[in-house]
Amino acid sequence: MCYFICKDQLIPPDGAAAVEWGDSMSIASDLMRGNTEMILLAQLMKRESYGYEINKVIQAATDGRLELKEATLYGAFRRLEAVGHIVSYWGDETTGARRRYYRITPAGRQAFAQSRAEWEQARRLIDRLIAQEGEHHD
Amino acid sequence: MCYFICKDQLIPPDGAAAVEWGDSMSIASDLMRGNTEMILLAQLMKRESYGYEINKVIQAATDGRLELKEATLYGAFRRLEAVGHIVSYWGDETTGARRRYYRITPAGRQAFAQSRAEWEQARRLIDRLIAQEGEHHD
DNA sequence: TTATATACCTTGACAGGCGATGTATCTTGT
DNA sequence: ACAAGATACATCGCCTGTCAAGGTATATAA
Repeated sequence: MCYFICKDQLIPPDGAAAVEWGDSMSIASDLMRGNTEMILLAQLMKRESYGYEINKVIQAATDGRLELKEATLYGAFRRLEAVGHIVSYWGDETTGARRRYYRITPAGRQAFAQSRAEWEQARRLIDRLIAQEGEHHD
Repeated sequence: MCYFICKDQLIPPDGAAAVEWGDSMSIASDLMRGNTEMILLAQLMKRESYGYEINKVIQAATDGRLELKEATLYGAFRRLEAVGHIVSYWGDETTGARRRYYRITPAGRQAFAQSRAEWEQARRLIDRLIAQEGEHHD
C-alpha cells in the first residue's frame, strides 16, 4: 500500500495561464451547492428574518456577487423547515406584501455548527489538493 | 438532505462499532460538487497520470477523507476531454491492466487557473457569510 | 481456488439549483 | 390615471453532477 513518488514532471512550454478577474464575476452555482442551507442558517443565527430580506442581506454582504435565486431560496427554506431546523410564521404586516418569517431552532443551531465544521474540513482538503509546488498553506 | 460518503461498512464479528466518526469523517458530496474537475486538473498540472492512480493520490493526500467514486471520476474525465481541457491515450503496459493516461492541455491549464480563482472567490464569500459576531477572518 | 488489488466503463436514479411564470401589494414618476 | 418598478411569496419542469450498483479484464498472493 505504497504510493510512488515519481517526481519527473514534464511541463510543456505552454506557459502559465493568466486570468483577468472582473469585479462583476459571479459564482458558479455548483460551488454553492450544499452551502445554501448553511448560509441561510447563518443569517438566522443572527436574527429572525424573511426570505426576501435575507437574500438582500446576502447580496449586500457579497457586493452583489452572490444572489440566491428565488426557487433556490424558498426550496431551501422548505427543506430546512421539513427537518425542523427552522420554523416559520406569517408576519403581521398591515401594509405592503405579506412576509413569512423564519426562526432557527435549537436543532438548527446544532446543524449549523455541524455544517460549518464540515465546510471547514472540505475547504482545507480542497485547498490542499489544489495547492501547487512551493505553496504552503497550513 | 445531505448524506455522508461512507466506505463499505464491514460488520465486525463481535458487533463492535466499525466506523469512527469524528476525525475520519468523510465529506458530503454536495460540498465537492463543482470542485471535482478542478481537483483533477490540479493533479494533472503536476504530471500526466491515469484515473486509478489519481484517485489514490487524492485519497492519500486527504488521509482517506476524500474518495472520488469511479462513476464521478470517469464522468469528470469525459467532460474535461470533451471540452479540450485534457487529452487521453492508452498506456503501453505489457503487463497488468491497461491504463488510460491523461494530459492537461494549455486550455486546461488556463481553465484550472480560472477555476482556482473562482474557488478562492467562493471560499471567501462563504466564509464571510457564515462568520459569526466577533470573528475576524480577512 | 479464492480473494484481493489493479484498472477501466456504464446505466439509472436522485437531489439541488435555476429559468420561467404566476400572484398580490405598495410606491414612484409622468 | 397609468405604467413601471420594488416588495414578497410560490411552484413547475428541466439540467447537471454525483452515486450505487453492476460489469469487464489481468495479475498476484493465500
